[in-house]
Amino acid sequence: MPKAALYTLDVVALAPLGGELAVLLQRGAGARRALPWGAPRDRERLTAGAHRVARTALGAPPAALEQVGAFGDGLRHPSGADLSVAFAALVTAEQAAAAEGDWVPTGALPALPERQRAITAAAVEAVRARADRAPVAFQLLPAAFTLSALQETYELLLDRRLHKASFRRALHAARLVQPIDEWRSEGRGRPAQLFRYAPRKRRRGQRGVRFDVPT
Amino acid sequence: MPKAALYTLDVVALAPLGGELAVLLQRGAGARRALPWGAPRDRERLTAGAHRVARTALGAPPAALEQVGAFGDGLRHPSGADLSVAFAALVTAEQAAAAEGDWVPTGALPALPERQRAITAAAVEAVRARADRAPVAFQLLPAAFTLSALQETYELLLDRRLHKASFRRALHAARLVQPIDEWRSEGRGRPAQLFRYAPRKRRRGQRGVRFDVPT
DNA sequence: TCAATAGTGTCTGTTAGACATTATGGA
DNA sequence: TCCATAATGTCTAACAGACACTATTGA
Repeated sequence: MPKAALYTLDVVALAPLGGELAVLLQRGAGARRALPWGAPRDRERLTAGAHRVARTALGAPPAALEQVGAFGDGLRHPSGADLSVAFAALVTAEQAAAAEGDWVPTGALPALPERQRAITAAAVEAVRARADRAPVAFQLLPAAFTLSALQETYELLLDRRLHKASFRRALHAARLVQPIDEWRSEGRGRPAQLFRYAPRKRRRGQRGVRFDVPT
Repeated sequence: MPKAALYTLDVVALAPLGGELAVLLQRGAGARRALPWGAPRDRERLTAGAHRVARTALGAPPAALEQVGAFGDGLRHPSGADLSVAFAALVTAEQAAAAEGDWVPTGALPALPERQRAITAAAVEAVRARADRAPVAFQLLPAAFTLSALQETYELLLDRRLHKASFRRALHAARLVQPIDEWRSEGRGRPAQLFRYAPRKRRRGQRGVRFDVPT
């Protein structure tokens, strides 16, 4: 008799699609949809297992993979295991097309197994919280991108509108991107220059404290 | 024969002591010191188990307990289990005295089991990262505190000096604290008014984007 | 009295956001 | 040509940090 799995590895794959963050869902048992998940293999390491599950679901390695945490607390999971370790996988819109399953906007999620609902919420929250301190936005974009696309990605992650001139000023000051000698025309209007992610100097001197405590 | 533990619950208890963040270490096997940890009980939930381990180590419930993540990846752990779920427990200096074990400054940690070293670093990092978006500082302080003590706590968490007048201005604007009708004299100098944590209105209108990406 | 800490008012340089303007392509 | 988008300069209000000053206690 095979040993029951100790825990599962659950992957919340996120991609910027249609101006929203979308999650990859697969068909689970019955008609119900579920996050991609799998059991760790014997002696397989945590991160390695998560990469494997993500790669299988996406058809290619994600641009980034970060652990969200362990989930259990009695919430139901399709596996029956009482522990799941959740990972957020970041995927570009281009890569998203290659995945098997449906990309569903985070704002319009269908019914999921209890634990996976909690996992999804936590993953989205974790990614959003890291947006301003890790290059999350760049991992949701192809190597070459316009500044408008970058700003839209930040707006999607931070869930608020940003001011164009201010955004570019701050971006310039942070020395995060470099222009490449290429332009892209999207329908009408002046073509936009393409940029690539190329962080240069550590930005010292964070000014002030921002108390941002939920009441 | 007892079933081997699936995973362990490891607790990184943090307290502000001597102007530094200190971690609670206990005597492990041999002379080696280790984080408090335990195995989950049968059918015990994740958070409940972590609370139990923390309470046992501290002699009282911590002011806050948050999950840091799951750790494994082949790093050694005293239990032999290949997975540990880590929690950060926040404790006031007063509560810290009641704990069994040594409080060691995070800057001067002794040799720990590999996995626990990774867990400790991640827990400290997680708590620091949340300092400006969750009331972490208040959970390291007693219910009534001086603004100087609050500022010192923030400085300890953010690991940088803050400007007194600016700190108080921002604190006032955030409406996080309320003065109570009590003063405390610490040695010489004018006695400081005591305050309590009493967040009132959601602080809307986060200005700007702060790109803070490690190069 | 001096020393030490609390608490606050004012000034100044920096920066975010508003607004306007130019640039450059497609329809 | 008109319209849409890119990109940037200028102005202003908000804010962080410096500094100075008063307040209030213990030594």
